[in-house]
Amino acid sequence: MMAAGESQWLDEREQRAWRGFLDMHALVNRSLATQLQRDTDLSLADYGVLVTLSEANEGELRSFAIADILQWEASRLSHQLRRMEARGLIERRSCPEDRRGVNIAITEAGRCAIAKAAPLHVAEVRRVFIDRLDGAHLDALADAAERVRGEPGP
Amino acid sequence: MMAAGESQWLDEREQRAWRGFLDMHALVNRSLATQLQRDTDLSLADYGVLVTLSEANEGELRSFAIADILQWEASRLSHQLRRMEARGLIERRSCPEDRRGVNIAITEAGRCAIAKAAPLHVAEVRRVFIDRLDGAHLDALADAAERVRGEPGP
DNA sequence: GGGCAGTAGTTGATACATCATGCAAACCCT
DNA sequence: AGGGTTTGCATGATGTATCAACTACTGCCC
Repeated sequence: MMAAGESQWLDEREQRAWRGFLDMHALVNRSLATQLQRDTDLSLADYGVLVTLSEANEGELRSFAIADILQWEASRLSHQLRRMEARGLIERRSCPEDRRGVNIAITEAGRCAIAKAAPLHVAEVRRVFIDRLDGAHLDALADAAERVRGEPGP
Repeated sequence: MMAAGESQWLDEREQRAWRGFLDMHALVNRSLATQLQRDTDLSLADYGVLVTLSEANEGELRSFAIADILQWEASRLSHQLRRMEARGLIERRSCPEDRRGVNIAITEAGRCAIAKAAPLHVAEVRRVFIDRLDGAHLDALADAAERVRGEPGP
């Protein structure tokens, strides 16, 4: 037995929203990953890093700056960069201002890969997500995201 | 240059919805995983399998049935079940009806773990997601999910 | 300028996800 | 009944994510 107003599980409406949200993300994410892997040779993680770098000045950023933008942990980024460097997509350069740091630079191969991948990726985002929703959905989603991201709970 | 109506990238509104959706999921997912790991000894994957099993008749299901419900690949499930069996959360039983198959049964330890985890998990779902949204958001999300999950594009 | 807390980044261990492949039982077809 | 196909699941390799521990340098305070 429980007091009115609190509830142990989710009601019908909440359940639909919650499960729907999870399923939607799983499906969309899977579609995007599959498309990238099929049409290019990048993972979603690779894609995120390359986009971030290619939008930066000179295609070069400090490691922690990438982590901030992508909201990744330093460790995750470091592992990812190691693999990407091994594939020639980025390179590490020494950082004169702070000798602990590294500058991460996109390579020519990296620019080429992202230039080829971006339009296909965006098209897939439209196909599986944007094009299936109307303006009201988009705004509701953006608004919901803002609230969820808002100040942490008490 | 591009024709009217098509666009190479996302406009402001689309961008907000899309980035918001991704960020929201990343944040929520992270919160839930952290909470589970802190308060119990289960991952989200463990949790999903155990909930599925505990809702089944006799706490026992064929492997492919679990994969269907969770929308997982057979291989992913097999690996997951191996780890869970090693920890005593589930057990594999031979399947009389089809000797290729296995029945997956939740163990006493598994029932205990999920009974302890579920209320905490649901509370966290409320805290980081449900409670931050109003009814209109929930319905919009459920509706959006339904559309996205709808018949695959042409 | 010596000590030391904090910061930038790396590494190794472990868990998780995906792919390609393998194998045995079941099914189907004639 | 025999031979090919499909199904149910397992395995190994690789890529990815997280945590804890580590190194190296910075900045600060005295």
